[in-house]
Amino acid sequence: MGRAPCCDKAKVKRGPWSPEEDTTLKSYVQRYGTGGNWIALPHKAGLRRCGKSCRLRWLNYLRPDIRHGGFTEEEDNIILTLYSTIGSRWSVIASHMPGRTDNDVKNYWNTKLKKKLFAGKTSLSSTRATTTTTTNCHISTDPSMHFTTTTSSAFVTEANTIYYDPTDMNYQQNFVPEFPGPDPIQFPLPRLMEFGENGRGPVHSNLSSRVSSSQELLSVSPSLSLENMSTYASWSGNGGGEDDGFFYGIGF
DNA sequence: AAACCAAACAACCGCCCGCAC
DNA sequence: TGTGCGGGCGGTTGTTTGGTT
Repeated sequence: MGRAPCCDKAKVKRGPWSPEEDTTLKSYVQRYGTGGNWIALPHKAGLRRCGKSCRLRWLNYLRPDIRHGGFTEEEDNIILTLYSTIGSRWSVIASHMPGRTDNDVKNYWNTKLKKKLFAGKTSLSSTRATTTTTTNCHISTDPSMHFTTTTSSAFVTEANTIYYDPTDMNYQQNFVPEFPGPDPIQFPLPRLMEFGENGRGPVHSNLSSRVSSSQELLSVSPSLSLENMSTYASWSGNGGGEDDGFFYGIGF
């Protein structure tokens, strides 16, 4: 079935935004706000653009507090840490970095950070998706398992199982996992899809800039540092192994 | 100087979800 | 309760830019 498109593609302008359009949109939003209706906004503002396009342009480029480029090492670490815990939820990751947009973070990851991560890799494990293997320690986002301690949302049970709230930055600050052993940290990519039969499946090397993150199987080490992330672990599972939440196994 | 290639960035596509009716 | 609409999001593609040959 599918749903009707949000706008008539034949009647709206597409492609790069002109400075005039930027000015129009920016001045309109700053003067009148979005009115909670992006679909109607371009018409009111006198723009021949799709409402979604206007929203994207404003959020990713025209907002006054936007920062572009120049990611700091601290931001690198934030991205890496969050990516390793919650996956490609760019909006969540971006929300932890003022002035950054999900699109920016996503692009930065796809073009730079990912390569940085893989640079110097010695044992990139890039295989077809497999189910998660048993480990001694689990990190779960399953809300039913959620606990909060006084210092962090992460905790360790008697069975060496860590549960945490991925949205809790205290976790990020207070729980700095250091795993002495070589056992892999494993976390399935959310909504990881089956692939490989269409000729566009994962390859073992030569990650091109167009390799989809959803197709890629990543190896990272438990220590979550940039240098060490590249050593162990892999995306695994099909996104539905444990439940809809993510399932992270960290070996002690 | 031109051609080619890869990286970086901007923008679009389509799906999902929440909400109003 | 069902349906449609709009917002939000992640994935993908198109375009531009810079470097190399």
